[in-house]
Amino acid sequence: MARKAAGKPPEEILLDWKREQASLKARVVDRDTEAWQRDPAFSGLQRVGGVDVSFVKDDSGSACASLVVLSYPELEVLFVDGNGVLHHRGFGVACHLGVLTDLPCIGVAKKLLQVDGLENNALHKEKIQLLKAGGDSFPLMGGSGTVLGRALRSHDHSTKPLYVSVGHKISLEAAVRLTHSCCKFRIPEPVRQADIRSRDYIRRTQEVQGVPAPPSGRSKEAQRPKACPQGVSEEPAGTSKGTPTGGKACPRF
DNA sequence: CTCGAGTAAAGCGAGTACCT
DNA sequence: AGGTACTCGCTTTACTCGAG
Repeated sequence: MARKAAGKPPEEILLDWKREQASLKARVVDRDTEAWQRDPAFSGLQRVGGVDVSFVKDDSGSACASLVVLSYPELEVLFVDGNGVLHHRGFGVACHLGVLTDLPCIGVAKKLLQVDGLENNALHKEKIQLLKAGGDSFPLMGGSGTVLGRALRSHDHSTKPLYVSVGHKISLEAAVRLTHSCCKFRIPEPVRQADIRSRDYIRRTQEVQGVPAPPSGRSKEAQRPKACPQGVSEEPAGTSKGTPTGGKACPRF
């Protein structure tokens, strides 16, 4: 998780990142800014991006940031594997990328980040049980009384919800609707493709470098390409040395 | 200040379902 | 029927906090 910064001790790097987070946080926009976001069918939206960061084993200073751009059946928006305002400092990776790119950004997490009083307790599990069909969701109200995100059942056949939060320039309501509309499986297709491709890139890179690749029994190389958003335009950003939250040297868009 | 316990998140792999 | 891909739960790892 650490950036190989020029001779700086890790604590100082961490402080730098926190300062950067605090300054960028003021620039987060948590309302709809595009016309397509207010359209029930998202018409006008043409491209959906998915971002995922995979880390290289035995090399804490390197990571592979993967950006996948899918054409949307009818904006330009980024799905990020991680949280937006649902974060310890209210500024997760989705906010960070959104502010830096000035694109509408949605944070999609697979597990509940237990912040501001949010807990994966019995009550929470009970609410999950009440999500009967794909598209059903409930608000994630923090102890401070603010709604930090929504738990969304993304798929009829999935029992575990996704945790959707505002990253930048989109309302929570539109973020949840769009996330659901991009889910062929539990994970939104752009994020799923970014995850698959970043892992694959690291695996291939390690093979080239002579590092024995892990057993590829579960290789996701040739996964079903029949995702609802069509036309995958892969953009393997390659290994980049940067802040995990998309700092100055982060993914090249 | 150091060490250990507790907690949360990420990674891995088994089981299962679907497709050819 | 065999291969491929997805979900979910267990394990591992990292981090935080409190006690000595």
